[in-house]
Amino acid sequence: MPETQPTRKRGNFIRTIIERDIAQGKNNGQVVTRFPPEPNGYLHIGHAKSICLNFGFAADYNGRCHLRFDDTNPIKEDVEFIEAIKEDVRWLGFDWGKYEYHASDYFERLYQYAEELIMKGKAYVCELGPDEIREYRGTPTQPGRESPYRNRPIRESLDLFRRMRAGEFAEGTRVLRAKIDMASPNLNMRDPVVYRIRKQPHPRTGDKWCIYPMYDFAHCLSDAIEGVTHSLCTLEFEDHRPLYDWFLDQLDVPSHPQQIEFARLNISYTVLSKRMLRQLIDEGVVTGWGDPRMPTIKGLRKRGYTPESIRQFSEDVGLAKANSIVDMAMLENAIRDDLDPKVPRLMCVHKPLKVVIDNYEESRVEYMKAPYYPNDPEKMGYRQTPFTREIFIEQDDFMEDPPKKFFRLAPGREVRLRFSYIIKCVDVVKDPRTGEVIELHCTYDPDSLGKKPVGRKVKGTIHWVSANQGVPAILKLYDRLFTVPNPAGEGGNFMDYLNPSSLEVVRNAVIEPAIKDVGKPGARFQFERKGFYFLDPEDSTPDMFVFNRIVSLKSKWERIRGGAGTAHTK
RNA sequence: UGGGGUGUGGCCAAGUUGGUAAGGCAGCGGAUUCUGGUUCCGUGAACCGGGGGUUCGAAUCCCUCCACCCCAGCCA
Repeated sequence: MPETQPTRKRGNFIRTIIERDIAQGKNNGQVVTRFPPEPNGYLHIGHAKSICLNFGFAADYNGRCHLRFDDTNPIKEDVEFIEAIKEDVRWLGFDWGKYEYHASDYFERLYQYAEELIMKGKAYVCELGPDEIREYRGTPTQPGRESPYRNRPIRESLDLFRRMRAGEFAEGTRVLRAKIDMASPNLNMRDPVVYRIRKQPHPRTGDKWCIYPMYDFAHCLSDAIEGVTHSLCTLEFEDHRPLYDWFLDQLDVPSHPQQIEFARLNISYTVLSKRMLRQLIDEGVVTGWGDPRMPTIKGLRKRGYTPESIRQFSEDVGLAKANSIVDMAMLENAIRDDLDPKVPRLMCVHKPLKVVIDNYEESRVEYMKAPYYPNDPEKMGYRQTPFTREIFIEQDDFMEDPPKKFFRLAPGREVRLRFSYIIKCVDVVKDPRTGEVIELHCTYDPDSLGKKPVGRKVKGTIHWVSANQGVPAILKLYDRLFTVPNPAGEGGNFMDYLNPSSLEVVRNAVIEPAIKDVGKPGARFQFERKGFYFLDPEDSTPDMFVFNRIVSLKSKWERIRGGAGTAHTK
């Protein structure tokens, strides 16, 4: 899958380890990774990074990457998520081929391993209740106490474990525990639970099982069974590595993968924890996992982000073990960078202000030849955009009393109309009651088409759309979800920092008529001087175009006038 | 106060055997531009967490201190 690989690659500690392993002939020089989601929710961009990493390393070193669902806890998981996850991984551009696995496929084998552990005297059935187990576990500074069942005969544990499987006991009355060290400074080693009773049907195995393995047991063994060589996970599992290795050391396993931990991704002005994302949904802040403001893969896709941009972003942010918060600007840069050279331009007036060109004949129409991609006109060809006596310009492009560096339209001033004439504002019509500017009268310079004006310089160029030939559209202007860089670490509730204007719906936008030719559902455009937009294939209807703003263009002007707190300001 | 980690310019992050600090993003200049976009040049005072030490020489080795993150689910 060479086309899915970002162009820029750099060194990182995991790449170093992998290359060293290959050089030393470890694992016969093979590289096998895996992406192991738990099907209990939707994937977000943090998972995307992990996906890119795992599939990326596999591709780089001619190995393979497995997609394995870590479905060991039936009370939290649902098949609904399995399809969604597969769709997201596929959309990102990765193909796991035949290597799709489910931890639940290994249940029988895992069970056998558990019996092996018991028979080796390395595990026992414990009859302490949940509260007692916690109490016996001790604290970080105090060692735990051994369970009274810890030294029961192997035969007894084996018998009990088999009866657990047979369903003879109620939930919470018994668990299988590894016999390690109740005094270990690493709490994970204080006789961790290996199997628990859950009288709950499993999405994939139905009611075949009523005992389910814990993550620590299932994960390392699944990796070993599959021949994974490098098992990448996030930092919080660092403490679990001794346990990961312990299980594999005790049992007769086909391989012993190496667990390597890296810091999870964080991005400013958003949150990336399942719990918080769920809360945003539950409290109605967003419409669901696929809301275009969500940092989920589904949300980014709906917003209009491309898989390429997300892959490049993953590469750009790098890989390390230091906790960090990546600037949202980096994500925005990735999508602009990707879209800029490959998306056609169009003019779209978001908030129309009517302009009457007094000296332009009423019935006259001129078709202005405009390249879809001005940086290289022949690349995407041209469209003809109609110019008429009445046009719309952006309300923001006119100021009655402009500040210093404003070089757009103002009373008595001139501007260039993109791909058209230079006009001069000669009159301002206001609503007598509100004082609001509702119409402008201008004159055009007939000698300014396609040439520089004579005897003066016109600094500004603004976009416009014919008033009677423009096509109506609805624009959804999305912005970051939070107003502070680190809503989750600000102290207090992250919900206190919601951006009240993370979505602005513009209902009377007008686009030049060429949109009828090129406006295929799912297409992306740059609306000149505004930003990149995605023609939403789900929200659009046969008689109404609905666009999502993917990201705005960078704007020096926004900075000059002191940032209005939108996408490009901080 | 136990264990496991991490600290390189505003934000990420290279730096693998010690030789005297890549790159990206953001910012700031300027050039080009019928998008205040793009592109192109240029630019930033980095005590490499602090303090000791070893060495001709340390971000890289040793000691020590500090800060921050993770761990007491029959979650993953």
